[in-house]
Amino acid sequence: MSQIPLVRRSPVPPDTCNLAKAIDLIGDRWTLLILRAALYGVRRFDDFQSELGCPRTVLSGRLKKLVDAGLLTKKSYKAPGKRARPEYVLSAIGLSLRPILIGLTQWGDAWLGQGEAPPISFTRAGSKSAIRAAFVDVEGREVRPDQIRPVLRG
Amino acid sequence: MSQIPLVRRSPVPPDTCNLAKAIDLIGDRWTLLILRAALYGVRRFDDFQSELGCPRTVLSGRLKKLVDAGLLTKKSYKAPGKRARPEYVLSAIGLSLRPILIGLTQWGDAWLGQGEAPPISFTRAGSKSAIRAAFVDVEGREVRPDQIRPVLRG
DNA sequence: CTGGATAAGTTCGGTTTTTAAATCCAGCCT
DNA sequence: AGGCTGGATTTAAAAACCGAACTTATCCAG
Repeated sequence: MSQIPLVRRSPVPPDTCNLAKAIDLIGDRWTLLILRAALYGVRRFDDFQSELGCPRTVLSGRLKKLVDAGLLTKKSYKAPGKRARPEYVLSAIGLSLRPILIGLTQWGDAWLGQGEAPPISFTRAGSKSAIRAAFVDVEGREVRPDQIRPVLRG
Repeated sequence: MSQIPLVRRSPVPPDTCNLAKAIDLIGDRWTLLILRAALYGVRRFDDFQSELGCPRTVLSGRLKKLVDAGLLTKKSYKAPGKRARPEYVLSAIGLSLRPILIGLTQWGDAWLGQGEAPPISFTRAGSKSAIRAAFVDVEGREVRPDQIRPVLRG
């Protein structure tokens, strides 16, 4: 139960913090659900739409925003006998959100799952035991939460 | 450039997925910023308000939601010579979001920081080298992103 | 060549949320 | 008592959201 000491203000004001920028960009319901679907392999407008059940107008705007920000790349696919259509593929930037969304999935499994077995879990390739989100040092060794220290200014 | 294979639907529909539940709960701009501040040690209504600059009515509603969900605990503090007031302290559930928010901070540093040095970073206590969010197996050893495999049904 | 099917968006109203500002409220202080 | 202060609620305007219908462009069948 390591308490965080009381402060009146966070050490980094929200407008210079990159977390705040990230929240601005992807911190809304639909955008996160779009990224979730994209990480599972969804790429097409109508597939996103029927997966999310959101208004097409909202989807259209969000996809545009994600493409502008470079998380998604708009390419073109052509099913044989069909006309070419755009598809939205994750870029390296978007792909690098995967650990975060998996971490959030596991957080949800742990606290929001009402005791049910999680519908999806994650393992290392070729292994059966589950992996989890955590911190590691430069050598890839785990750092426990109470060992973490923030350092200001670079 | 490991491509994710195309699918028309994600393997776990959003309404049974705990990620979707998590997004429902904390996936909006203000809630995430509240949690950010709370993780830095902010606890009081007016401190949250002046930190975020959000409408008090929204803050009030969001705090209530987070308390109901068990991420925050409403306690009471009393400065000497002042009346008792509530403070909003992170519970174990809320605290366990820390890796995710730090991960998102670092994602923002990497992609949204425009080449500037990050204003805040994190180290292991007593060390100077940075830590980062990652995945570990049961033994606490890092699992690289391309080694991660989803497994359905528990 | 014409008509139908299909996927990707856009347009258009009406409804719900946000926002910002003013107001209320309770308790400790002098 | 009366002011002060930290929270919370009310209100009206602005913004975002929603669903359904509509547009556009291409391919295919007849």
